[in-house]
Amino acid sequence: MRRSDIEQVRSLPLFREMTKTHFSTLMSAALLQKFPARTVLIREGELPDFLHIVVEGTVELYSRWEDRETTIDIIRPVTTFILAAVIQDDVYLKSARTIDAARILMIPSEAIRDIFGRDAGFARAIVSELALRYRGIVRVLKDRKLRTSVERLANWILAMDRSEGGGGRIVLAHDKRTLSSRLGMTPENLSRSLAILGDHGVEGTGREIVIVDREALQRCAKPSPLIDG
Amino acid sequence: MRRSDIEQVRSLPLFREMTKTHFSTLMSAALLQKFPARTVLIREGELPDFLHIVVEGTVELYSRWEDRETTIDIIRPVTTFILAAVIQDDVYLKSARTIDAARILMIPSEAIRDIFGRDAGFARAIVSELALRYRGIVRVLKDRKLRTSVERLANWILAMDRSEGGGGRIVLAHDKRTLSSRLGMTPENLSRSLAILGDHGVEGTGREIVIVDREALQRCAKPSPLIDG
DNA sequence: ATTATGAATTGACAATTGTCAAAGATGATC
DNA sequence: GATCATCTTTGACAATTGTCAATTCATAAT
Repeated sequence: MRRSDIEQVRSLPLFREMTKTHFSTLMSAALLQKFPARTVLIREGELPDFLHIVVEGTVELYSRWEDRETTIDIIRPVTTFILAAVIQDDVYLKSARTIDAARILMIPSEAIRDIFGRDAGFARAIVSELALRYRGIVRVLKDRKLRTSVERLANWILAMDRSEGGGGRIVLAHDKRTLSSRLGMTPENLSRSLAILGDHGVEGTGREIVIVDREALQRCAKPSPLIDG
Repeated sequence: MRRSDIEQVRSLPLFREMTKTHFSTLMSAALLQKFPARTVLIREGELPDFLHIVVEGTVELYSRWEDRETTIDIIRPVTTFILAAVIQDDVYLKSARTIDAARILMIPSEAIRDIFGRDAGFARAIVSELALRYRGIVRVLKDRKLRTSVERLANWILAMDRSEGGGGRIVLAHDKRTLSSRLGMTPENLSRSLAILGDHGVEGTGREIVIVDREALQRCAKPSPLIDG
């Protein structure tokens, strides 16, 4: 594991507040693994062995029911995932798979739960993280229940642009199919929604989406800090 | 405040593990208030002053965007709500209002955050609670993204019945309108969905729903522990 | 450059869900 | 028990979203 990776993990809110010693304990118990694209890392319904952290690459969290499948989230470095299952020591509610080749840091659940009991800073950080995640999902649920698919896409573009620095140009890190599933629509309808946004200041070619008229897009998206952060 | 109320609050997972002293401190800082039906307790976007606990009555958590409104959750005694906002000391993402007359215990956010830093048992309990809530909302999101409205209703009936003891008879504690919003559909479609479930072992009159053929309903609902708990 | 593979788009259509208006049922009040 | 207000149901219709099939496009391998 590279020193810079360790530093990045250490700088995560989740690990920033804990003692050096405890952090080292976690890191020495951890495994860093490379996985090829499209590899299933976690299967919903199984019990958690590790807390996972995407160090490099992209990971999709998804779920199935009967013959349907939906993307819950798409995770980029450096981020932890499935913390709640580890804390609760209960089955995963989501599956996870790599989208492209990825390096994943895996910290044994037991070690997490152990240090959690002994490091107050870490405990606080876990609380913050869980609260933040909880609120994140509330936002997603509101987005889904209160907006049409075109509105969801419009707001996603604005949010994505903002998180990329607001340059007005987004490059997808993955399939449009995956994006459509994350946004809760079919690939066909994503296509059509993008076409509709052509009348509202959005241009797209391939994996690139450009905001050519932000005002117009905002009029259409009507973003809200209580949904879009 | 009645002694039995205090005992009920104390017996909540959130407060069970803390020291007697800290619990007393919280309780003496707390207010117990009665509210009439349809009273707004919390407005999304405002900063949290109190952790709320429904001691009696029913509370609806809901959210608005533009001219639309949706029910996020319906809360019965004895349950806390909006914990995540209190912990994060950040704006509410949901509003709350009473459905019928309710007694609400309100503990100052500051007191919660203070004791959280000094009582390890309480801190652990908060983590558990947050993780549990997080997972709860993941389930709701999966339900919404993976199922049609009839399927959501069918599974809601099964889940509700189970939480009421499995007697096969449910009495709604509120409007059908509120239920429809919680399930993510219009009142009209709830009516039609219930009518459809007539062919799948469900009978309803007024606020009463009876499962007359559980097998049939289960065939239609296809409940999953990873969504319905 | 050519082909082959999978992704994305488009069109036609179907299913689901929402809207509006009216009628019917329910429950509280006098 | 009659009346009023509200909730629920029903029907007709519209909008949204999904499905299937065909075509186009992009990309990577030969």
